[in-house]
Amino acid sequence: MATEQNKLPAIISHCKEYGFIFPSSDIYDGLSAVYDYGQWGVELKKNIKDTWWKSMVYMHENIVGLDSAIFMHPTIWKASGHVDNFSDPMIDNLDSKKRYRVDHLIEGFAEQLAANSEEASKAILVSMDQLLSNDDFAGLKQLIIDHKIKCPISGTCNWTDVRQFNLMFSTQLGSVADDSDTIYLRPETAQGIFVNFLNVQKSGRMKIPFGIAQIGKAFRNEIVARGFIFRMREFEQMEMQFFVRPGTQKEWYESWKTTRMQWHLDLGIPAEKYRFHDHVKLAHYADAACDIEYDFPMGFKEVEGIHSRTDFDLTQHQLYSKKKQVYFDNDIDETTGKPYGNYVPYVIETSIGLDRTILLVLSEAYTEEDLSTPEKQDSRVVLKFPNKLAPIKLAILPLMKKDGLSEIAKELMNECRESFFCFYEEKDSIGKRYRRMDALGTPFCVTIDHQTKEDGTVTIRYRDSMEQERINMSDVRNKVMEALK
RNA sequence: GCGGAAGUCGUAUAGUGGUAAUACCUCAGCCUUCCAAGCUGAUGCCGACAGUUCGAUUCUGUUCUUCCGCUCCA
Repeated sequence: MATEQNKLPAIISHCKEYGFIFPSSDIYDGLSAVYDYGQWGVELKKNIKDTWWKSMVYMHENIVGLDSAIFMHPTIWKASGHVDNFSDPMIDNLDSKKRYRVDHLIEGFAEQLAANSEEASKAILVSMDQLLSNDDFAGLKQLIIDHKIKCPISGTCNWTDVRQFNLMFSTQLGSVADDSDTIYLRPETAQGIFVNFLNVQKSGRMKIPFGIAQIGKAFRNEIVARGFIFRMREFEQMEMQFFVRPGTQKEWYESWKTTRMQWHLDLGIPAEKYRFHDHVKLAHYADAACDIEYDFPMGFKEVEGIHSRTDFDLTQHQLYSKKKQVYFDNDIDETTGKPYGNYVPYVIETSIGLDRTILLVLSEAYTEEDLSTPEKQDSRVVLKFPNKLAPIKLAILPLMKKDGLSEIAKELMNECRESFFCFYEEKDSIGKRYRRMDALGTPFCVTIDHQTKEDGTVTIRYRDSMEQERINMSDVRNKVMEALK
């Protein structure tokens, strides 16, 4: 039996054995923190995407979709701050083995110093900023040594050299390798939305407030990528950027917090498995930010971020592209009696990690049940997915592979396969086939037996309760369809 | 990246200086038929590369990968 401690390894094994998730490049010993989705994993992933897309795009008249390219103009990442802010110089203390961001370390020291001397404190920060903007790593180390800045843990000044870790993957566009051809694989999908803001707004005749939703891959060269599919170097995001009138961002931020949490709860996951975590230290672009955290097998971790990004991104792109990123608001401002006029919209971002959501759903669904009776030991592993997320919706099982039962089963198969994903199986005992479907999380199994030939009824068996009932074969399709709503 | 632990069929585990075992899974067949573990048979593993050795899966080194911590994030 898997305990909370070894639940994650149990899930990882189960995912591999039953075709959900394989390590990437498995026959070559894998590739660190990269995974492939197998035949059932890809269905699960698709179903989660569909659920999100439907809730965002289909259910909101003022939200539309987008699929922007992974390659983008390199200046976009200068404008967004990724070139400067996501390439932080780091330093390690050799005694405590702790790693620090150089700016955090020096800022912390300056803060302490400020208690005695405001001036000395400011002086350090000024020289730090200068060194940082010149990428002078040797100078930064010298600054740390000159001021005898110690590691808070070990209390020593035994430092490594300052090194840089760039979170963005770079590659070359075009056949001639040249600095000017260096482009990045996007570290977030958001910028693709921002640079298409006016395209979508104008061509879609969108009126503020409105949103643009996008699902796509993003890439981050994490220093430490760990935790199965929780933190991968290549991952998929489901993002929605919601453009609002300046001054209304607070209420929209709150509103999207509620809406997004409700989406999670609508998956049937209990509220106590979730919590909000408000950011105290805000990113350079935000005026409010929080995470939705889920209680993973390894503890509460972030699944989704909701950020009030202000007008930072559009203003930056306006600056770097020299193209106005403004919206003309015809609505009447009651205080002036005139239209609101031109402004750069504020943005509320909801950004959920698709792979993390998959791990969330798997963690919630994975169940080991002890079915032992005094006569017999018995257990099963069952994935209790919400019906709409299950890779296979219906298994169609002839009780025996003779007496024409297979033919009837295939008729039913053909009737249902257009409406939802079905799985046909005639091998092994019926009990074994039920259990195999439990392991894949199939919510419904239908068995065709001799009685079917007489009165057209079949047995439908429910995954979670293991209960069975007799229904008309002609009702099967509708019954499953009903359960998928 | 640093520290600690570990890599044996698809999964989970044995074991040995003379190239390997068990269970489940999978496959072929038999039997049975509404909840896995009945019978017969089959496929499939010592992460990789070096070194020591007559001989290495076992000892040593390197490397790769994974797990547990530290930092960043979706």
